[in-house]
Amino acid sequence: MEKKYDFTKREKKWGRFWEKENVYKFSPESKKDIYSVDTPPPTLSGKMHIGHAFSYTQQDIVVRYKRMTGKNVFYPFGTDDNGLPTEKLVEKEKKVRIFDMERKDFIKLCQKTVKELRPAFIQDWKDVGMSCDFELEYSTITSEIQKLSQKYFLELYKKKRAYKKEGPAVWCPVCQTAIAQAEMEDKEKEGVFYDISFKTQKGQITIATTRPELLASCVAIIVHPEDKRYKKFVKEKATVPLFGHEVEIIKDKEVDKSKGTGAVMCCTFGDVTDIEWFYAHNLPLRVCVNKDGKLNELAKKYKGLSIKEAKEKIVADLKKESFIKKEENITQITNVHERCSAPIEIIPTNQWFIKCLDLKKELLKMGRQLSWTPPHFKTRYDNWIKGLRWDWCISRQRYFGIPFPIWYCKHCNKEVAANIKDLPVDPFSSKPKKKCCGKQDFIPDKNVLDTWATSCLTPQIAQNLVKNKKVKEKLFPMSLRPQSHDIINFWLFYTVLRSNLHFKKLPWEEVVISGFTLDEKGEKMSKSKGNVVEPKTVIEKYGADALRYWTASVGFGEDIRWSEKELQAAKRTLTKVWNASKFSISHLENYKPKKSIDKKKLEEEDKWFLSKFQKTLKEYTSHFEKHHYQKARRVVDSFFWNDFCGNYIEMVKKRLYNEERNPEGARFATYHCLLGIMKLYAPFIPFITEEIYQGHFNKFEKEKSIHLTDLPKIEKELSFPSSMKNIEDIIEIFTAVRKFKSEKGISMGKEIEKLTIQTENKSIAKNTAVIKDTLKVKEIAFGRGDVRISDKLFLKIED
RNA sequence: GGACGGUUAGCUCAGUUGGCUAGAGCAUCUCGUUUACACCGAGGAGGCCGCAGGUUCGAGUCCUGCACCGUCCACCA
Repeated sequence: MEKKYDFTKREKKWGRFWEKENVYKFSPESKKDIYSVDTPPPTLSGKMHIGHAFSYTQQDIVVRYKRMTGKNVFYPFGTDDNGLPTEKLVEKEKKVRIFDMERKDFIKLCQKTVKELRPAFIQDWKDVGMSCDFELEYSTITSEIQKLSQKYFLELYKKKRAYKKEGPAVWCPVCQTAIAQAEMEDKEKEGVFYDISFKTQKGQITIATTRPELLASCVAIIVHPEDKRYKKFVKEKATVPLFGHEVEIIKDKEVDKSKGTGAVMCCTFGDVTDIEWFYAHNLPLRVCVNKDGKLNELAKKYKGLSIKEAKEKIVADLKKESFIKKEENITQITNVHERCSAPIEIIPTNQWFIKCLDLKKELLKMGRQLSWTPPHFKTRYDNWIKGLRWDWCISRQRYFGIPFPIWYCKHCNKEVAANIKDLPVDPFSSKPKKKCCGKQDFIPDKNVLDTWATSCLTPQIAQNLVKNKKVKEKLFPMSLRPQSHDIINFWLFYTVLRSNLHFKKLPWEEVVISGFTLDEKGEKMSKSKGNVVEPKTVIEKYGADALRYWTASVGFGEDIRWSEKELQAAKRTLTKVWNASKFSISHLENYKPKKSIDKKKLEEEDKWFLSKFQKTLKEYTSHFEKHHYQKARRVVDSFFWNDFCGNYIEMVKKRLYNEERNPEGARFATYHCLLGIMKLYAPFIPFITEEIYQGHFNKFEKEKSIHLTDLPKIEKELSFPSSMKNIEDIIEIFTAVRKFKSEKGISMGKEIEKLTIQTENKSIAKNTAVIKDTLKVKEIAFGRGDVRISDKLFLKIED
């Protein structure tokens, strides 16, 4: 074994080895229990983010553990590369703008870009040591998946679960598409709160608004029913300044009397409450904002202006005519689109929805049946469902996505759906087989499906990667869904919803939720803040194993803080693993491992060490079974560093060098436990453990990779409780003597003339050899000690 | 406004069903190098366990209230 471990070279080597040897390949013919993982398909972007490295490593650790407990692991890998996020990526990468291009050209460019970027992007996942079967691979824009997604859409369409409706929808004027409730985000903005007076028969009424540009859309003024100031105005008509149309003054208890002037104008549509009032009071529709965010003819002379320009002009004109009574600068919170940060508008459009509000009870029940790690994230799921107000809007007015397999008859406007056997279908380039109104004149549905409407089908997509029917059936429901908490409201919720609608089943047995990566200051890492650390840089500097080791220091659901120091510590552990293995193996070269050993050949320290390993194994397993991998890692750390390196090696060194006192027993315990430690570490640091396994152990073990071996089994015959106690008492003596040396400034290597031990534990007298070896003591005696170590132990040390 | 999580050594965090004289790693200080490892070893110093009450023989751990930090949801006229 080389003196220094060159992680860059070795990690590349083993990465290639795993791929070439198909180490992580799913075997449909295997008789083992299947453990199936609904791997999150990352949204295709230039490169992997550190948050990805963090959360994917955590799930990979769990999966690797499962593999080593004898499960037949089904762990596919896909990328999500259609829809808005991909369009945004292409616009940025290729420096184009979607609305400047023809639909088909833009789609072509998207396809080309995806093809270019995808391999390098996936490589990042391989480099971090993911143990997916990369041959079980999918991309959410392929025709196969289009077919699958369209098929499930049609299923809902036929059940009338998917429906098209004209109505106010949340709209992003920059992306020019409808978006779903979950895609909105809060953002603080500076704004101005204007008091604007309206004329009525009974005098002036003053409303407060931050959006004077929507005056043209004003359809009512609303006051609180118990507001004395405005009682006399109720049911009166008010004239809208600048635009002159009349609106009614009505009452509604949703109005906050203390806000602004206590009177509010209702526009179609300024915000979400306007929608409620619009329906509740049966108000007329007056839409003055177009889909591109510009005002229309209803805005009269302001037509064609953007919202921002219109606001300036309208405010100026209102001031000129003294309609503005007061203005106040405020910081307000506005809803913006999470993908582009543009303030959203509410515009009535024709959109496709999936009806889900009637399923709240069932969905809550499914949440209860699912096993959550950590458990408290279930509450977030519950809260989201309880707070749902709209059906899921699944249509987007974009180009690069999965089209709706729907046409409309040019003559009667009737919807015509594609046949399932003809899928996938692009309604732009094909036509329905049947006729309508005696002709085949159709126009395509121009919408594409929301990306989530496809990505929430990952269990079905994954299942479809396997051809064997029997095996396929075993893959659903899946065992595990790993994901981060920020998309509980999207991906997790939608997957449960679809699974309910199509199969009436939970999609998985359990879900594990990972947290975020924070920078040194504890702030969330994000591209916009510019505080991101790139996994590639970390891997180059410290190696993937170190990165993984670090990510395993916190558990599921917990955020992790970036710290260079922690990475250095991780690397130190890896060096220690390397050095300890190298040393141990150098003494095992001529040793042929045995399954069992004659107990007479075991010294007390061997028995202690083997017992301690049994204990470690037990704790490790129990932590992992609860998905507490971070605790499992700590258990191994402690066993490896303290018991193995700190004590055991020191105790048996002399035996190994000089072939005395049952060297056979020391070799047995060393081989057994070192291989054991490597296995226990393997899920965390797969590269270096593989290197060490291949450097020695594979000569005797039958599996071609450590990752295909089973974890050691608990063996009662290797547990010796009395030896545990005896060596622990002896270690107490070690500590005391080391302290004595340290205080006197004596080097640890210097010999001690005589050590007198006063103890109640009579077994220690039988094990003086190990004390002599470890502490370099010439003579050991039993009698009165003059230094009190504890109630039961006194020592006399003569140097 | 509602919900969830957090608050323990200078920093990052462990602390199972109440038994703690509160631990680990990093940082710091002292001492020690040549048959694994200075990317090392040994040892020391360092804590009103967020605050205030309560239950108990006994509270870091259980209960109540509060404060601060983080996250999600709602409000956002």
